[in-house]
Amino acid sequence: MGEEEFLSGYDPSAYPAVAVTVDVVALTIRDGRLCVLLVERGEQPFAGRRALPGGFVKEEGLDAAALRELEEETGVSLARVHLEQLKTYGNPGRDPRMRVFSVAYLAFAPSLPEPEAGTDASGAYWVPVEEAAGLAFDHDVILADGLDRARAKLEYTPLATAFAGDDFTIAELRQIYAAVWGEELHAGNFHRKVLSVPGFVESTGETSTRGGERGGPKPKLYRAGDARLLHPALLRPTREDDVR
Amino acid sequence: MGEEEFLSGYDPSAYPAVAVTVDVVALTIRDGRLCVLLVERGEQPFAGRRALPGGFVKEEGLDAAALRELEEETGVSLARVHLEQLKTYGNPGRDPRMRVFSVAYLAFAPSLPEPEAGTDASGAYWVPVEEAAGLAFDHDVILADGLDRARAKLEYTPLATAFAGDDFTIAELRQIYAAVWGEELHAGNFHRKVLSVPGFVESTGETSTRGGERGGPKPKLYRAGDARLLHPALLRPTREDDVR
DNA sequence: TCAAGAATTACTCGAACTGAGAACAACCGG
DNA sequence: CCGGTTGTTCTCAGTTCGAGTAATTCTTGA
Repeated sequence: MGEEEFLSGYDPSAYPAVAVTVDVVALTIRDGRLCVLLVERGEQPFAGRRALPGGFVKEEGLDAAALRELEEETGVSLARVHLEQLKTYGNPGRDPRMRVFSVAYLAFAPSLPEPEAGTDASGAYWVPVEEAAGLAFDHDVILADGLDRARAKLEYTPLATAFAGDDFTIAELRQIYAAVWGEELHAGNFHRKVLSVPGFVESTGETSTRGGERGGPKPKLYRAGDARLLHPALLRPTREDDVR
Repeated sequence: MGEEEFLSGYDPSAYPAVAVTVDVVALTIRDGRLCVLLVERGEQPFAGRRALPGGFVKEEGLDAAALRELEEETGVSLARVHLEQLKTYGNPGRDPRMRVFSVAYLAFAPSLPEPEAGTDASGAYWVPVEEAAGLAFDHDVILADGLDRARAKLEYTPLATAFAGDDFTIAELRQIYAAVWGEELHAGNFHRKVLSVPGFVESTGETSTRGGERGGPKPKLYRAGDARLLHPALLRPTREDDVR
């Protein structure tokens, strides 16, 4: 609260102008690699540098603004995209022109076609996250925070299914985890765990027509279940270092 | 990104005025109950209603603004307070006067004295969370989101130590968990788990002078360890319902 | 066409962890 | 002194976990 200051005769011009934008960390899996959607900036500052897609919040809610920006940049209607608020960045000086508060969003989508240049982006494309450094503004930090969040959420939510299509195999799901976490997983144990978590996936009863890519039997197909939290969670192999 | 719109001759008066505030969900434990800090609004709108403490973001970072507001409301210098960003709320119409984006923060503090009325609050006091309903603006939603976050974070972070003093007993820690989660915990199992998680607590070697409140031996004292994540986590008793 | 390699799926096994309960000693109040 | 409460440590059975093995099916390349 504390909007009392505005209450008794707030004069907009008495305060320095501020702006609110949304920036989106949009993630997908392409060719087994975790990729983020970037745009090329056409103007100063940071002209020619890559940045996260985003833009000004209009007369709409924050979620709606993020979804709109994402659709404008990708040129795709994103019916099944998962979108959640990440964090807000508002350090003075993060934009050299004026005080800009940026509400960052995190988006997960199944593999999408190479995006068209949208209305307000000179170009947009998917970049493997390891190659996404040197972004404009403080977008390196925002991307890092988004990756942290995404990796953590895979553990205790069925978020990985948002990266998959309507139907998927357990192996495809495992490859999503491997791509996001950057490490291989034990196939047998993964299989057992996924099927043992109630509501994570449910069988479609069908079998994939395409056999394994390089051999192996035709796997069974599953679709996302109705769970919103995974009990028990799928824990990453323990990493001693990020504990302290 | 997407601040391109402002780049080429941004005129502040061409856009409707927007404001950015911080609101703080400050939690503490008083007499074994989880309490939130509220202020009484003195002016319209929502005059006389209770609200979360907060205020306008000045020429400072968001974290600094939240800390400043909290200190102004409580009149206490909060050296050991834990403060983290919660979420940003920006629905049009959430403030009837103008477009206000509120960056909500979550704060955890050891039991504090009853706060003094601060500079911009007509009155501030701790209220048990079950009795904190009917707040101004959308603060009921913000409080609910903050409680969800706090309850979840107790599971996998050593956050509970932020509610305790410098030295504490295992039983005091257990009562913190019980107050936040709203359910009793098995004393023996809790004891075993806390001591088995590396870096959660470390022994001071000393023993509490005060014996148990209503009997029992003098418990040993501990202080917070250096872990930032709990491995393994302290899971709540499973609740079937919030899984789906 | 056939052998080699790879992938899905289902097991096994010991280690680790969990929840529930019991045991015991220390301490309070009356 | 005595009953009740609390901190702390154990026990025990059920569950989960990581790692490995094995059967089966399919692709690839000789």
